[in-house]
Amino acid sequence: MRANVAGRLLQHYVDKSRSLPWRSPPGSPAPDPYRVWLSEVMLQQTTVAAVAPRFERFIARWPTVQALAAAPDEDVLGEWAGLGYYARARNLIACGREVAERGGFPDTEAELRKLPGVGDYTAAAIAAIAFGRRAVVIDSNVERVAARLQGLANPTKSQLREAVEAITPDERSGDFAQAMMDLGATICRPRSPLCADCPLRSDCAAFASGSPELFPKPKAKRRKPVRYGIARWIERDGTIWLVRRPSRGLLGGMAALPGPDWTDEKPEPREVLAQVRHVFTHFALELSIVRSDEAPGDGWWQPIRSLDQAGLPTLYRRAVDAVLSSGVKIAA
DNA sequence: AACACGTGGTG
DNA sequence: TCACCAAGTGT
Repeated sequence: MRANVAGRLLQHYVDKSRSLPWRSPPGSPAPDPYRVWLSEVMLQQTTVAAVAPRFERFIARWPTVQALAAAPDEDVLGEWAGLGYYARARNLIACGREVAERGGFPDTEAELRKLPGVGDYTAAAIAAIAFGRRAVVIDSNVERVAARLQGLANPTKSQLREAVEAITPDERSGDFAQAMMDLGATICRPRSPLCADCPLRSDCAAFASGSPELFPKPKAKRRKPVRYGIARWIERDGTIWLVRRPSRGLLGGMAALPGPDWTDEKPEPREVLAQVRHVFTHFALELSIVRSDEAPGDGWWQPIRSLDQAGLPTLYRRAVDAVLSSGVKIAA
């Protein structure tokens, strides 16, 4: 019985609730839209464990969207450093200012969807969780759960949408969405699903097939090429020269060590202070850090002792760590 | 419709 | 070591 699926799922979620640490339990009054928006954006392609402490820092520093909107770009980007997918932080800044300007968050999915950095998933999640609207919330967990319930190995977006729509309740669709995502994260996992613990297994075609992990079929992966880069260590009086990367593209807007564009060809061997290998989404980078006294352009002298406050993304934080722990003499 | 876009945890 | 993958969005 389809009508029962949502009820059983919600009951399971209430009993074994694993909701986000900062979110009130299922059935509570609707949470602050600002907090829902901020955490949902942070959670895009990012684990709960990684988000939790960063979310708390953001909220402590900027308790309202008005406070966030008033913050300088570099403060927000610096607070985001290490979280990855930095376009999210750039969109967060733009979105926060737009929302503060208009006096608050819109309360419908269609209006939320127009905000920068708010796509189909996030708009539906905010509408359902923060505003109690019925919305069909679809993330990769929900897709997997739906594909398995229906036994679809190669589902289309519209098949998935229809499947989720059919079981989304009119009331508490926000709790329902969180229950679906929670189920996907803890029981209906991509690999080795724990069907024995699943409240929906009696309705599940994939379980009935005996090989639930084959639904949906995993996508083919592409090889990662290696690229090469040089970063300059320009040191003076216990400081090093940092720059801000161009505001678009990879690590856009983030603080960085200066250096030329990265290349596909391995550079000629030279004396390096340190080397780091860093894996991005679609390529791996081998970055060599070389000492330099080149006359700097735009940038600033960052005290070596306070490098951790520079808001460096992980690539450059690792590069700096590699130099500082290399034993090379640094006048810090 | 593909592809760009980060990072850390896990097996 | 390494592949997989995470409460996706923008172009």
